[in-house]
Amino acid sequence: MTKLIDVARKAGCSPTTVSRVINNYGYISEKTRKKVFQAMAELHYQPNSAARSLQGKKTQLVGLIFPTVSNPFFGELVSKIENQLFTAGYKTILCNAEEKIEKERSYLQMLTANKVDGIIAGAHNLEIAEYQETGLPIVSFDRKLSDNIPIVSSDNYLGGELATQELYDNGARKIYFVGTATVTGQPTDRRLQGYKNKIKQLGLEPRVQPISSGEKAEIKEMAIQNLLSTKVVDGIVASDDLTASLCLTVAERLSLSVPQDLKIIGFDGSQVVRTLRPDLSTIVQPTQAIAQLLVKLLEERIAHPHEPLTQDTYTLPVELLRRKSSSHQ
Amino acid sequence: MTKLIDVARKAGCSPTTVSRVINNYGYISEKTRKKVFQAMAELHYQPNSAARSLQGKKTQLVGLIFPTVSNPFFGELVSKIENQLFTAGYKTILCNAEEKIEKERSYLQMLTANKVDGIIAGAHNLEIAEYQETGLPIVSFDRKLSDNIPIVSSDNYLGGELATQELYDNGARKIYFVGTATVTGQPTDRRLQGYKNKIKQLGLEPRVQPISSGEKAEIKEMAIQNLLSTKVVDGIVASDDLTASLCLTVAERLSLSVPQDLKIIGFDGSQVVRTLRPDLSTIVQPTQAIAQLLVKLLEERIAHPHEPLTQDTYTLPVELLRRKSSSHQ
DNA sequence: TTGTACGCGTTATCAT
DNA sequence: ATGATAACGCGTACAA
Repeated sequence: MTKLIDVARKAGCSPTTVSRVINNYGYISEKTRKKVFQAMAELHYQPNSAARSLQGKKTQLVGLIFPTVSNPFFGELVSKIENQLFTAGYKTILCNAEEKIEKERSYLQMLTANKVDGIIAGAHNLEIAEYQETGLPIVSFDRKLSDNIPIVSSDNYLGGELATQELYDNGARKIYFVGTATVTGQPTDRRLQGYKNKIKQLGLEPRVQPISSGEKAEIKEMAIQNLLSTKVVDGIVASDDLTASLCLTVAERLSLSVPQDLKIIGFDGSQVVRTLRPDLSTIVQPTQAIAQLLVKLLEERIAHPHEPLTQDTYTLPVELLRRKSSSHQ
Repeated sequence: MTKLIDVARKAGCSPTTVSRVINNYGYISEKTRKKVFQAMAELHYQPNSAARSLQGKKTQLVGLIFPTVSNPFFGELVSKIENQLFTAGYKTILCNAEEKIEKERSYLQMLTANKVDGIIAGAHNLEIAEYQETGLPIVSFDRKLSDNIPIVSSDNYLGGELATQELYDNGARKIYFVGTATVTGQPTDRRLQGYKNKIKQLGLEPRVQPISSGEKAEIKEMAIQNLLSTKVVDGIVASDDLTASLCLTVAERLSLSVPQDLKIIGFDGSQVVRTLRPDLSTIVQPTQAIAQLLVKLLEERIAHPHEPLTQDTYTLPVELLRRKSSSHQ
């Protein structure tokens, strides 16, 4: 591998000068600058990033901790974050934390050891303290990590309200909330809170069918089938599109007509789901805006790691996508 | 950040000894080994990976170059590869190459500069030469990169045949191939070849409706709508599930009954698609097996970079998933 | 079994 | 405007 000193020799100057050219530092004559660039090009010189970061330079590496990119929403979000990071000159280290605490912890250590410049975290299991201990710039998606870590999330509360209102407006009265219903105080719970609040406003009774997100599709389907065959249900606010899709599938199996007998609305609105389930109404999260904001905030934290946060919560607007599954008839 | 010498001081020995303990190298007495581990634990010591790799050590970093994880198939595959890599002690650098040559090239340079231990490539645009120039261990998914780079792929040819046969067996005779139909000689083209061969065997006429994969869903839909409303079609072998799903959507819009009037089969069979389109028949790629094999082969290349390949093409079996969209009635 | 000393490729400091 | 030199943290011949 060609190195700094090779370039220096070729350009007829010292390594220091070459370094100066590369880093745009100090005074260099136009003439030598040209010569150095010339030499670098001819030798296909690539700076050794290990050596650079050993000098305290940034690594241009950012760690992404998310549940899994096999989920279409996270796939889309991660893909957009990666794009933003690339534009900003960063490479992305991907961690699918799954639900495994050990994996998440192990990754956090790796990321610390690898001297990433920062972390974008969207997973949901580790203790807050472990994130703080890293001392790294962190921004979080949909998750309270610590007081000095900014959170970006969609307006989940409003989303829950919108979804419920939509079903109500189209005639549903026995409206269930189906899906992840944790009680951790995390932003995602706010979908459920929005649902509950709206239900109350409407003078209806809240009905929640919790389904743990980690389960296999078959297990989830059974729980839904049980719900739909034993209770009177004419509306379902699902905690996410995948759950909503399972509801659609089960409804069809039970010969329940959607939207006549049962109206369903999901949450997330990724492009893939819109393509694969074009009839599904849903609350759309603005993945592009989320990605942009996460990266922008992280860049700020990296530039000024010790400044106090000007704002610690960023709530982005969601949008109701009306489709057949929630329509009047 | 605590370093080797801090551990050494705490353990009352030299840095060398600590290094030996860490790398399991040379002879160390059990007693000092204990003391060193003790000290490391107390200080929360994390080796500086920049310094290590500067000594020619491995970085335990692997680059993944794929089109985009927002595609459910690649999302699932990348997720599984990342898991395999993690188990093997590697971190994953993710590159969504999209269709952008410049991005792919830029990443390749970054990966080289960052001294990743190897690359798993599943993208489809760069020149072969650029991959060879890196001098890195590489394995490829579904793509011929170079003579000394092993290729892993599903049995796309058989998949194309199976799909066609399935439609035929259930009564279709005007069977179109719809979707990506490149002519690059890459393994993915073999789906089309399998289709063509089977069509010929069956004494039917091949009919291909090419749809470039980069287009937006709306554009693709229009092409499909045009096809279905101007031609007589009773069977569609789609190049992938997303395209198949668009066909289903358009068919419904045109009041064509599936599978009565039109039978459709897709390709890929990711879990997400199975959940969202449970009626869609498809050819399932064995993502878990692909991920395992890719990582295993890469590990071998990393361990023995200069050994000639014992085998350069690995074809994994696909499976036909029969669902309603291709059934007899 | 353990320690000393040098080098990995780059950048920062101090000269010139 | 440019160069010499020390340092970053770790691994490894070589010495003890």
